[in-house]
Amino acid sequence: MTAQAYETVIEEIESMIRSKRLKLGDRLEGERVLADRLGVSRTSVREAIRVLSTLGIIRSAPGSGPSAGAQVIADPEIALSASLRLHVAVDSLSVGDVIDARVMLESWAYRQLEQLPDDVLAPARELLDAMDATDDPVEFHHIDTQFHLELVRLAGNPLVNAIMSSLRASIESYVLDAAPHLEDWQAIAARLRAEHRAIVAAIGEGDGDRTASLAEGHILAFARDAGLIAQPG
Amino acid sequence: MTAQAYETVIEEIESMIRSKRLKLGDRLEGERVLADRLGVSRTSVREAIRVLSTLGIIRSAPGSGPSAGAQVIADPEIALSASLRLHVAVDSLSVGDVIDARVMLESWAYRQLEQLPDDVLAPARELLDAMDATDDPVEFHHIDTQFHLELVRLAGNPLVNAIMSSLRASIESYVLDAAPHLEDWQAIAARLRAEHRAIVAAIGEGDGDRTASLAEGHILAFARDAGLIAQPG
DNA sequence: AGGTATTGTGTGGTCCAACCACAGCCTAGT
DNA sequence: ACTAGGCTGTGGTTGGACCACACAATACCT
Repeated sequence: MTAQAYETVIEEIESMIRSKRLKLGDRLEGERVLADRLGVSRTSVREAIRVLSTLGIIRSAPGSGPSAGAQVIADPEIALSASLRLHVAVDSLSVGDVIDARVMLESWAYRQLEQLPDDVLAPARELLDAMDATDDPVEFHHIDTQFHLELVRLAGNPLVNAIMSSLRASIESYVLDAAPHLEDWQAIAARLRAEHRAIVAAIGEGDGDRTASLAEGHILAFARDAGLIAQPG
Repeated sequence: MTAQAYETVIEEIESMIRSKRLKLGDRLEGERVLADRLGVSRTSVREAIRVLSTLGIIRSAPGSGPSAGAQVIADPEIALSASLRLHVAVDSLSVGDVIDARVMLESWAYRQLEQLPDDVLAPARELLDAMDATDDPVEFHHIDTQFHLELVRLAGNPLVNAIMSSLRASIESYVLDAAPHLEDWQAIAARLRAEHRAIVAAIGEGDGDRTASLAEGHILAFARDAGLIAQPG
């Protein structure tokens, strides 16, 4: 079984990255040059670049000048989001699995926190105020997402951030579909706002365990309200 | 900004999946037919299929008969593994980040376990015996990987399984590179074997917290020995 | 009639040669 | 000195050709 042509191109590029001949921000050779050098067609080179592009490793743009060409980037979320979204769509992963994983990530993140400088919570508090200021469920949800991402970011693990972001993105459409069917949005929004403030307060007190516990209840309760997971019992 | 041709193909296929016109195991139309139907070139269709293939959604094979053609599959690991591996290579993610995430996953998985039927630990115990039977660090590591995956699998969350598997795969080359440089492999292997058995025993007792704690120490200690993360203090 | 080569057919895999759209650069003309 | 136009090289797209493959149907020989 000979490797497929586009695979040899990927291997070459990956090899250049591992050996540091290619670093973040560098530009690749042109597609035609690379094809010629590796003895494959431009089509195969393009397939390889397309793959690396969906993996968040390369970004390519037409035109000329500094912004053009294929460039090495580093966006781990691209592949994670796309993959999770599609696998939820084919029912290979369930929304419940994703929510459980999200609870795991957030609980972990909050337990990592300790003695933070006070001002690091300022962005989160601004998002709290923004959530107070809106009555639109969709806008509320978007700010809610930013809020949770902001808190997880405090743990400082970029991989966890990327996974967290991808998890939310993969089930966003399900959450938004469920929103209009909620019984009493005003009441639910009020509860979510209160829970958010309690979580921020717990972080401010440096109580990681309590924060994690609050977050778990907060996430699971809304998921039940939205019909995304079964009622307990 | 019009969507690129291959993106419209992906959207069409994703739409077919969401509307259940395409389910797991189904075969796609031929590339030529799909290209004609969507009014794009076969090249663009192929790029789309290649992307979905790296996302673990589609598998395609040449030839004829039941095994040929493009088929909807569900392998979440493909994209996760490839993406993580490359992002570690470009230093957009560090080995330490990956190890921390792995500790998070395993700790969570073990805390989920409760009152298991006794025989579910049989496969894990067999892997323990297999690890006893080898002196080769590389083979040991492979069985070690299977062992940890087997334990995490008991938690029953396929998404967590996929992430766990991908995390290990993404740093495997670093672990294997470090193996020959270990001071005293025999002593380390003996300690790993003992720790493994302690973990299995703790699971058998239904003590999730203790299992998680043992696993965390086990993982971090070896990572330090292998020079993958800094010494404490 | 049974088994065995052979051909046929449709699949994905690869390649080529052209052309398009784009964006910066450079030059000619004012 | 400035502006408008063309130049050049980038990725994006297309059509058509051919290959390797794997199965299915057929023809063939025994």
